Amino acid sequence: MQYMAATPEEDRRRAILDAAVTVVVERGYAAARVSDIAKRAGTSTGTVHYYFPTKVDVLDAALQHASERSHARHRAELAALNEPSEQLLRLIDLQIPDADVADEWSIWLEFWNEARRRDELRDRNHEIYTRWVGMIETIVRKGQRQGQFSLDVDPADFALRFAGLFDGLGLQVLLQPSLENRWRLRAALRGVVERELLS
Amino acid sequence: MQYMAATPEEDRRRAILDAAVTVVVERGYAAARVSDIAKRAGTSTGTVHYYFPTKVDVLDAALQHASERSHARHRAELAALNEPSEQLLRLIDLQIPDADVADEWSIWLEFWNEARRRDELRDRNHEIYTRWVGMIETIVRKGQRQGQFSLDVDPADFALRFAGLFDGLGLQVLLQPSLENRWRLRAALRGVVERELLS
DNA sequence: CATCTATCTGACGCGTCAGTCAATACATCT
DNA sequence: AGATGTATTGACTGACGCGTCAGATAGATG
Repeated sequence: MQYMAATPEEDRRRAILDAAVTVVVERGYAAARVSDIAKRAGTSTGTVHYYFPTKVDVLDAALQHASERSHARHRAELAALNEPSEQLLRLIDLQIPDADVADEWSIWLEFWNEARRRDELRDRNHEIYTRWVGMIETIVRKGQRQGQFSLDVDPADFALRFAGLFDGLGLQVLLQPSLENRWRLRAALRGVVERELLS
Repeated sequence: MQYMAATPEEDRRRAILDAAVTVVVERGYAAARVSDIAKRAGTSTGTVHYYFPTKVDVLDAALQHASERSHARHRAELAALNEPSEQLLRLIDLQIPDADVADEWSIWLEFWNEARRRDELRDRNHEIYTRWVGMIETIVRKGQRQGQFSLDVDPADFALRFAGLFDGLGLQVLLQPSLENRWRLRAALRGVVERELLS
């Protein structure tokens, strides 16, 4: 079923990238094998190399693929809400590591780890992070214009701290995904919103 | 020079672990080679295997080694200060990713990434994180007892958020270690302390 | 039908690396 | 001196995995 086949070529590409994402989540970026990816995509190693010259090309494209998917999801979800405060609170629930979202966090972690040693990935990470922080900042600005949020906070500063807190605590939730930890993450983020924006 | 040799055996062990930490920082946990470690330690692969049965044993011991070193440094630095507020502010400057400390952050990142797939490391991480958060919590408690910190905040809650914010922003500073980013990290952490504790 | 092109396959070559082991050196005890 | 135990070495082996390539399949074109 899945997608209704754009071109067969595009489909194969996407299937390989989806498979690569899964493999990275399961085995990790460094331990991912081309044969694992091929098997998951229901094809052969030769085909993987037909679409991507080297393993690094597949994996980097997969990271990119995952980050686009994640961002698209955020945009779609936020577009369905009007109130900035609702958007911010929704963003929290949308990104708490749990089931599918935990896989996404795993990808981020692999990404960061790999980026530490590779300039291009560091640049990619910077773009993605800036976009993520910018999304939060935009919501805060809108809330302030609408008089819903306090004018005492600097939107850029708040967004940075909000994102940082999310990453730091989210990381620990990823590693210890207990109900209590997820609840604490949620409470901490909602607390910041209430204390600083909904004064 | 370095250490004045406890036993020669202990020295070799330590040399191998120090070398392993360096290699993990440079090449990453997954790409670390036994021969790299041996070369860095000025010995042979045979000797590395003489002290540690497998590569995983060396690497795990190295992570442990690095975390103990880090904790010891924190304790030593804090013991030299009396005021809880000074201790907290010192902790910030002590742990901003920069030079040696950036290496330490790299180790954490590798640790987290590896821990995602291995129970024992996840448990180790939990212990280390709990100890780190506990250290902050203790400082806050002391500050409250001495009437220096506000009584409005829950120490455990504050400590968790402080640590989370530190990790999340620190991670981005590790990847983009500009002066400005370091300054923002510092400002964000000091801001939280001032706003919530030194009301 | 013959030819051309795009897609796909899996066996193989070649490099890499963890862990083994026989040989060696050195110290300590008898 | 000989014997015993500890530390060290680096060549070697066996496994593994990326990327290549010769060949298969099938659809399109003339």
